[in-house]
Amino acid sequence: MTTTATDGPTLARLAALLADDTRARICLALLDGRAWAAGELARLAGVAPSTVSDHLTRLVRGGLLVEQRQGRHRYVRLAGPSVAQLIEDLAGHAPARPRPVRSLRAARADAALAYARTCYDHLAGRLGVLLRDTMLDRGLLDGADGLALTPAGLGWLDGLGVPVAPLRAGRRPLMRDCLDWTERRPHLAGALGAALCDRFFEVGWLTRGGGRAVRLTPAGGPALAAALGLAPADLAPAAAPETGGGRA
Amino acid sequence: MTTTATDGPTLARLAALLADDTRARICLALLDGRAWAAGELARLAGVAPSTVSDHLTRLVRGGLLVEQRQGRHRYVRLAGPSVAQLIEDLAGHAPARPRPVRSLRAARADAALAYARTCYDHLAGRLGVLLRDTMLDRGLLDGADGLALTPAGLGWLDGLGVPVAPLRAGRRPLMRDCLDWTERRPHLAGALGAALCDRFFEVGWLTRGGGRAVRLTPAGGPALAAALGLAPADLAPAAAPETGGGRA
DNA sequence: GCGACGCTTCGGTGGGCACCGGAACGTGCC
DNA sequence: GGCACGTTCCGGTGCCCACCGAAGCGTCGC
Repeated sequence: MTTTATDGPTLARLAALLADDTRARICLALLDGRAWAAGELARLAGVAPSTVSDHLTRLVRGGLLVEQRQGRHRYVRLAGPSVAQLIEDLAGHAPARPRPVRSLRAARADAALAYARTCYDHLAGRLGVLLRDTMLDRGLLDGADGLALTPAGLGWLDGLGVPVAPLRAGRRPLMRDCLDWTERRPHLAGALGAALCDRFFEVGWLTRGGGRAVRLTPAGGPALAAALGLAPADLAPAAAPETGGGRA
Repeated sequence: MTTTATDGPTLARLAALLADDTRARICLALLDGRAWAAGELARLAGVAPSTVSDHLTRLVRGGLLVEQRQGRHRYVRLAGPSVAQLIEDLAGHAPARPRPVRSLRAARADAALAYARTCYDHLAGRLGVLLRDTMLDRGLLDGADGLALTPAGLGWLDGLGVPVAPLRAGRRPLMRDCLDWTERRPHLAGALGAALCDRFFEVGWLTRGGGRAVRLTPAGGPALAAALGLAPADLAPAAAPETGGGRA
């Protein structure tokens, strides 16, 4: 007979994978859900390629990452949504530190990230929280006893071109609250959260900024506002100075 | 490019708290939701009291534990349900490696733990998973779109002496799926999960075994089975796996 | 083919930290 | 008051591991 009770050393070994500055930086970068090459991660983390190579091997062996060799590149990504959730949960428990502003450029990047970003495969940041809140307000979701989809919500999703039936098929929960580590309030995760985010990109309402940051497109802002029954101004990035040309 | 809001070092420092064998053992022990004295934890972990004292200071300062001084004792417990959830989630991601059976005594303890235990403040193990499954089967819960309480469920809880209204008041979610690390399937957590567990102890259906383990009392077995509309045998601890379990 | 590039392997080095024992401090008990 | 006990502070020791540079290997581009 065998048992699977998790003992101290086992737990410690797993936690140790995230207990290093460089590995933590790598995992946070991978939260965008995309595959990164080893060299990119080395540059991002500011360490030698050989160091990153070692880290990636450990993270893959530990089950947090999966790799995909392609020619002379080694691409890695998070092993799945549950790993992303785990890292987000950890980040949510980290002490909320006062933010030292290092530069205007850094402040802009932080503001963009706080406004909207992907959290592995769904939408996070102020926009992500607003989406969940509004869906609750409009009666598309019912939050009285856990998250439940209302008939109105079903129709709303259908109108957006997001069929729900296939989402129920998989093992993944349809909806899940994911604690947003900038807002400290939940946004919508799970299969539906991912599908909605996908769809917004597909119809061109959202576009990727640098890294995990996400922006509403000129057409997407009013369209999303209309879909949610909000004024376009309600979706405005709060105090974000939108400089003219910056469409890089 | 700049680092994100929760940066690498911050995440790493938090993870490092759990990345030590002794601290991990301590946290797993505290998953029973009770307060432990420093000396007890030292004996449990097999290290000197001075070592544990150091660890506790770090865990408390890191926000994972809270302490309560009482005379010459220093009691610590997990800082809250979210910390318990975090540790359980981590344990759920640990590689499921079969552990060799060390002794008959250890095997018995493992079996008891796998059958029923507390997961911080709610019920876990085979019994916890069975409880959630049966509540779904009997239509007490609706799991189609997230976990939702049905009218039938409301009445059932009322009959058990578990009033739901007060549970809705708090900030804590009423229901939440918590991945069981022995069953690898969800059991019922959240305010309701805790209240049910409390009630089962209160009416004497459950009693604490050693540590986190929990046992059905002679009266509790039939009573719980009846409440769930099951045969008493369905709750038997040594449920023989029908197929597929059989890797010796 | 050749060179550039991305990645890996391998010693070596340095820093961080888990651990201990012993002394000191406070508390509870007699 | 005196003693036992639980805990804490402190210095010291040893281990683990993140990091690097250099060399080696496979891949891509010309």
